[in-house]
Amino acid sequence: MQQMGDDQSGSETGRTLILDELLGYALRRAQLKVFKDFEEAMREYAIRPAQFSALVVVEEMPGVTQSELAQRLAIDPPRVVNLVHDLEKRGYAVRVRCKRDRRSHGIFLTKPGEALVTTLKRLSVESDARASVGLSEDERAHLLRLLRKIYDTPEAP
Amino acid sequence: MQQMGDDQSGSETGRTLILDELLGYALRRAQLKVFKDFEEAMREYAIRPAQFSALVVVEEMPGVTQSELAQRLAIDPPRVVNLVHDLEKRGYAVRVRCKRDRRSHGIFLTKPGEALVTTLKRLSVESDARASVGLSEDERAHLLRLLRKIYDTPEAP
DNA sequence: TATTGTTATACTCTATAACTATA
DNA sequence: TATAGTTATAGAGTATAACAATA
Repeated sequence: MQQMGDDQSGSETGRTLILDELLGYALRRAQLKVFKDFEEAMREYAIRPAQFSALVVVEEMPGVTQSELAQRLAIDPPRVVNLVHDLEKRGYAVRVRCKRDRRSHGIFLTKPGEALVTTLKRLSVESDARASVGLSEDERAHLLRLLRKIYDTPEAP
Repeated sequence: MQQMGDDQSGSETGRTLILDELLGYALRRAQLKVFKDFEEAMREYAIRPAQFSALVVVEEMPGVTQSELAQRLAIDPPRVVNLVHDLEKRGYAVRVRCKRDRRSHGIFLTKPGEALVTTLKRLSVESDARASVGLSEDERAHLLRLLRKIYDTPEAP
């Protein structure tokens, strides 16, 4: 290994000069690692990250419409259709036509859906703890705060 | 908007109780935002994030083999094939068979490849600065350090 | 005319297995 | 037999346009 690289490369540290100074690259690497554990934890319930976040939002906002859900999760409406359709097909959620505006569908969890999301939230917290085992409690809180600053800052147009 | 949600939801803050306490969710949101600007900046050169990182590594490690590149970027070997093949097809890189081990191919940048990566590195730094405009220099450095701690920590098996 | 949800589509990313050529 | 690279393939994620029902 490293036969061709050793004699010509300037780096033996496992770091490149620029990649590890870029937030985008560091964010991607960190996210890949955290998601890997998360997906592993959810595998038993066949729940993908996007489905998990949808379940959690519906639990906290019963009757949320699909367009609201799309906005809240920062995903496109067509994705929400499939997402919710699958949850409904599996008996975890139902769509109820809104009486006031019959174009809208409010989403509610079923009893099994409530039970599932309770379990999944516990698993997600455990997975998150594993992923951040190298961080102190202060560091973890600080990281969260900085990440929110990134994605809450409106982009300059 | 919010017709069905308003009267039943417990959250009016734009935050859910648990999602914003999860590193995985915050990482995904932040990464989406940073990548959006990055991809926009690279669009003119038709370079995807993975190709950019490959170019940078090859520049810093001339003659790196494809398997080394896969390991360095934490991606699977089959992805590297397409990645490098495309760069070679467009004249930015060449694959040279290694004399010592004729199974290996060392990757080198061409002159146009060197010129391209110089431009792209500048663009990437500018994009990163835009994405972290809400952060001070100290915060940005701290965030990078915390992210590296996440993805450098070996996973507990 | 505008909006909600939907369908269809296509393109990328990602992962896996299986093949080849070299060792 | 083991490894580097490759091929093929399939699944998931993502984005867009266009349509139906409703407002």
